[in-house]
Amino acid sequence: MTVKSRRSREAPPPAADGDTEQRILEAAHRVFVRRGTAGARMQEIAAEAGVNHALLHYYFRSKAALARAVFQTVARRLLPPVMAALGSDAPIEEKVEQVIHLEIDHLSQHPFLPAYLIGELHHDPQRARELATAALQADPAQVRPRVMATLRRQIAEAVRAGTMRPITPEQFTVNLLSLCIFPFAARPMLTTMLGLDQKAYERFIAQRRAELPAFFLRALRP
Amino acid sequence: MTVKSRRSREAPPPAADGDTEQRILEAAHRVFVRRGTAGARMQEIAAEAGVNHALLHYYFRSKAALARAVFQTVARRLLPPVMAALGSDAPIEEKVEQVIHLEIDHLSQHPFLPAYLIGELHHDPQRARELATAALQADPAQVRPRVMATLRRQIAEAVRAGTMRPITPEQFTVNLLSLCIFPFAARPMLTTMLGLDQKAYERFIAQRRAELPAFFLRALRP
DNA sequence: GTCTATACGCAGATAGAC
DNA sequence: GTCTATCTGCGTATAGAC
Repeated sequence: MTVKSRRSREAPPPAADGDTEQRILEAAHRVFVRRGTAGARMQEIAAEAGVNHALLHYYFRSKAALARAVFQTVARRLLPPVMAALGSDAPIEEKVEQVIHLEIDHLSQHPFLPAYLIGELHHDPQRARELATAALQADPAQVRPRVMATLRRQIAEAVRAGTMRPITPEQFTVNLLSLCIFPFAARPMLTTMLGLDQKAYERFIAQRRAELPAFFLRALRP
Repeated sequence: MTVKSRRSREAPPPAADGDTEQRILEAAHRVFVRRGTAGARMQEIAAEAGVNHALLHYYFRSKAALARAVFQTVARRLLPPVMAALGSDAPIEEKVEQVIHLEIDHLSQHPFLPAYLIGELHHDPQRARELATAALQADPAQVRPRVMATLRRQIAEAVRAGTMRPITPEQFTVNLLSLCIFPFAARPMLTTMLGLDQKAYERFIAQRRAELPAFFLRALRP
């Protein structure tokens, strides 16, 4: 955290209705995700948090700092679990199902995070660096190589055993994440193109959760 | 087009260096795609077009109108070709390869469009309606059902022939588009997570273009 | 810590000369 | 058609009272 909360240096708050700083952060989360950093307004965040907008600057120095805090929170919640699941020592066939269910369940609860992340990363290259520190929070540049090495080894073993075609761990990972994340990131586009209403979209995702593991594993077969 | 250019009602332009309206539109395209509608500045567009920023309001009424024009252009360039390819009468195995190559080649030349589209659609629900009119420009609500019906029929035939597993045309389409588009939309995220520089990313995409058709077709096998 | 009031700059938009 | 000059409102940020 580059932006240190001032409250943490002071006496405990009047203990009204939940930590004010936390309320601001949660409201900021909702507004930034909804509008994007450029489209968000500090006033809207203040209103959503039920506090005066001057307080946003008291707890966080600026809009940019608040946006950074929100982005980091989102990145930290989204990436490490996937990296952990991808890098686990479970058999690769099981891992595929685990990752798919983990991702789809997680994104079903936070359906707007992928589009928010993609938009932020696209419009502000600086965010990529912040993403790296969030994703690799354990030890900065060792998580990723370890995960890739594990996948590479598991794939090589399966290939030797004749149960899988050769594929690089990078293509493997991107294929898996594409199939899980894109339907959420591009939801408005897909529902328009396919003519799905909300209920139909939810059924579509449920069906996907059930079918995707077998679909993906078939694609890996020799 | 809701916003009619004023130039079209007047005498031909002084014929300087390419139609001014066109120069503005192209500059706007670059800036809106780069910054997003909310983050874009009319001044930056004017500078990029090499014209006075008052001219933007002369040719297009407002920033919102200009943003709409750009979005429509992008949507029209991106969606109809895919829908056409998906709905063609080519055998479905060939069609898979055609769509993949069409998409990856197209997106290689316009790598930032998916992230732009996803961001716009996410932050402004109104865009979904404009997308519909762009995607289904031929005859408003008949393209999509025809495409889906064609796919459904072809899949059913292949299933009867024993060369394919059952899959809904919706899941089929989303799987295909996910694998093609997501690597471009989430490029900054993926390059960070996988540790790819620009050259490595380009090799990654080239490899993908070659391997994806077989990968996808294997997933469809019984 | 939280409020009110206000400063300040910026961006969208228009008026009007050329 | 294209420019300069200007208006206006909004959004971030701060000052200062409580």
